[in-house]
Amino acid sequence: MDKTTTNKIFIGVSWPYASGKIHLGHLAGQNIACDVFARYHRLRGNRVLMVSGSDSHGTPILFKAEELGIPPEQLVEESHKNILSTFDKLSLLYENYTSTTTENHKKVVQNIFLVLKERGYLYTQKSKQYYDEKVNKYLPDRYVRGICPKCGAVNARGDECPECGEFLSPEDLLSPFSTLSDTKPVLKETEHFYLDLKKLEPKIKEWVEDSSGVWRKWVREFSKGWIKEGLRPREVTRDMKFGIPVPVEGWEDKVIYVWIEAVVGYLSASIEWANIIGKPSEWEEFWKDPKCKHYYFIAGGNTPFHTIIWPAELLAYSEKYSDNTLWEKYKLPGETLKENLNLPYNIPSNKMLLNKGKKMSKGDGNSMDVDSLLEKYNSDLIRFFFVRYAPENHDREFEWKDLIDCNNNELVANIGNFINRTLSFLNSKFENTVPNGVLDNNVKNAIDNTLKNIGENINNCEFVKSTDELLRFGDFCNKYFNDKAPWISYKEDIKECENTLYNSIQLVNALRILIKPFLPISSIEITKLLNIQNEYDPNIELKEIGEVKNFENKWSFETVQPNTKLNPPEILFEKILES
RNA sequence: CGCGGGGUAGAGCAGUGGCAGCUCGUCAGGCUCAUAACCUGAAGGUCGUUGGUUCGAAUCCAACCCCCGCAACCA
Repeated sequence: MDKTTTNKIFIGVSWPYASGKIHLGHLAGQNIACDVFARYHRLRGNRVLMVSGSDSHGTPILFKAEELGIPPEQLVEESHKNILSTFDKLSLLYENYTSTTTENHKKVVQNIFLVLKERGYLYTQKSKQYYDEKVNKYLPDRYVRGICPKCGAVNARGDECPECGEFLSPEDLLSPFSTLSDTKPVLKETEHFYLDLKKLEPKIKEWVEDSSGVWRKWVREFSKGWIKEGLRPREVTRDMKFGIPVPVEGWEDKVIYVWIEAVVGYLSASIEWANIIGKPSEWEEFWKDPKCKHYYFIAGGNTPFHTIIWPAELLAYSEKYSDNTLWEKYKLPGETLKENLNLPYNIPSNKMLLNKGKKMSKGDGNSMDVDSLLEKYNSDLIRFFFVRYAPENHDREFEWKDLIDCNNNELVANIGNFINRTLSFLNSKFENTVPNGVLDNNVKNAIDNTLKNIGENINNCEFVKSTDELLRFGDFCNKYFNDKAPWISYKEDIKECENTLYNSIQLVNALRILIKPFLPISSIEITKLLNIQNEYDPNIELKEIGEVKNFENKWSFETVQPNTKLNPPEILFEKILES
C-alpha cells in the first residue's frame, strides 16, 4: 500500500468475432476479468492501456452474411455495434475498442507481414484445396462434408468426424460435398504463404521456459505440450477478397488469414489509441518500455495463439530493430524508438464455461447471449457472478441456481445487508447523520488488510480468490455490527452506540472502494448515498472523457467525516425470488 | 500408446507422507437493527478404481476407468 510509483500495464483482450452477439462464454472467458484487472490498476494509479476490438474478417463471416442475404460489411458493422452496446451495458471500459476494418489496422498488418517476409519467416508453397465451382469459392475444411473413412458416418466434416472423433483432412473424406451448394467440390491447386514456426521454435521454446513461471499451471503445461509436439508451419494467406490484401505483387486476389491478422490487432489498436489521444508515439510507452507488463485475457483454445504464435511473431518482427534497412523502410505509424516490442508477461487464460456438459460457442449453436441475461438481471450481478464463478482452472457448468445463489447469499445477504442495516440504523436513529467516533484498531486493520489482499489477488490474476476476500470482509462487517449490538447500546450507552455507527459507516465506505473494480455501478450508488462529492476516480474519468489524466493511488481508504448528512437509504441489490 | 487439465461432503474447491478440511447450501436452538446477520450445535465423504511402497497414503509409484478442452477461423 505504500508503493506510490506509477507502473505501466498493457492489457490485450481477445477479439470477439463479429458474426453475432456476445455470449456467456465471452464473459466467463475474459471480458469481465480483464475489466476488473484494468479498473483495479487504474485505481491503483497505474497507467493502463487496455485494447481489443471486433475481429471482422474471415470466411465464416462471409458465409453467414450470404446466408442472411446481406453484404459482409453490413453484418460486421451490425455485430460491432451490438458488441459495443453489450459491453457498455456491462460497464466494460477499454482505452480503445476498435475493429479490424480500420485503415490503420490494415497498414500495421501489412507492415508486419512484409517484415516477416523480408526476415525470411514467410515462404510460399503450393497445395491442393477443395473448390466449389458452383459458388466459385475455395472451401474451408469445415465446409466440406462427406463419409468418414474410419467409421463410415455420412456427415463427417472436413476437419473432424463428429461421430468417431477422428481428426481428418478434407481429402480424407469419401464422397465429399460442399455445404454451400451440395455439389461435389474439385481439388484445385493454390499457393499460400506460410509462417515458418519451425524456424522460430528454439527461440519460442526458450522464451516459454523462462517466462511461464507466473502463468496458470494449465496454461503453462498446455503451451509446453504444444511445443513438445513440434511447431508446424502455418498458412497465413487465404483465397478470398474479403479481408486485408496480401501486399505482394501477383497476390492481389488473396488476403491475410484472420488468425494472424487478429493478434496483430493488439498492436494496431494501441497505435490507433495513440492517435486518438493526439500523441502518435505514445503507444511505444507501452510496447517498448521493458518495465511495462503485458497481460492477455483470453480463453481456452485461444491460448496457444497468445503463448506461442503471437510471441513468435513479435520475436521475429523485433529483428527489424537491428536491421537498419528494414528500420528505415518499415516504420510503424508514430514509431520513433529502435527498441524491441514487449512480449506477453502473463496470459491468465480461463477454461471453458459449459452448457449441459458441452462448451458454449457460436460455432456449435450451444451459446446463450448476454443481452437476454441483461434484460433480466442487473449488470453488476452479472459481472460479479462471472468473476466469482469463473472457470480459472477447470471447465465449469453454467447453472442458473448459482447465479441466484450468488445474488441472494453474497450480494444481498452479505454486502448488501451490511450496508443496508448500517444506513437504515443511521436513518432511523441518527437523522441520517454520521455521528462522532474513533476508528477501532481492528476495523482499521481489517480495512487495510483487505485492500492489500484484494489488490494482491487481482494483481496475481487470482480473481476468484479476490472475491473470497471481499466476502470475508463482508462477514467481518456484519459480525462487527452484530457483536457491538448498537440496538442495545442505543438504549444503554449512547456514546458507545455513536462510536459503533461511526465505525460502521467507515466500513461501508471501505466496501464502496473495495467493490469498485467488481461492481462499479453499485459503488457509484453508495457514493451518492454517502453524499461523497468531488472524489477523483480514474475509471469515471476514462468513461467520461476517454482518457485518464491523473495517476494517484486511489486504492486507499479515507474516512467519512462526522456530521456528514447522508441521503435516504436505498436497497442496492434486490433479492431474486426463485421462479 | 496425439497433447493437456480434472475426478475429495448436495454444489464449488483447499489439502505433496502424520486425526479428511474450507466456503455455500441443509437441519435444530439462541439472538434480532437488517431484503437479514451473527453465535452454538448437528447431519452429510469407502478422497475415481485396483494393486504396490511405507509404521502410516487424498498425498509417492504402477496400471486402469470416467469427465473436459485442444489438435490450427472455436472465448
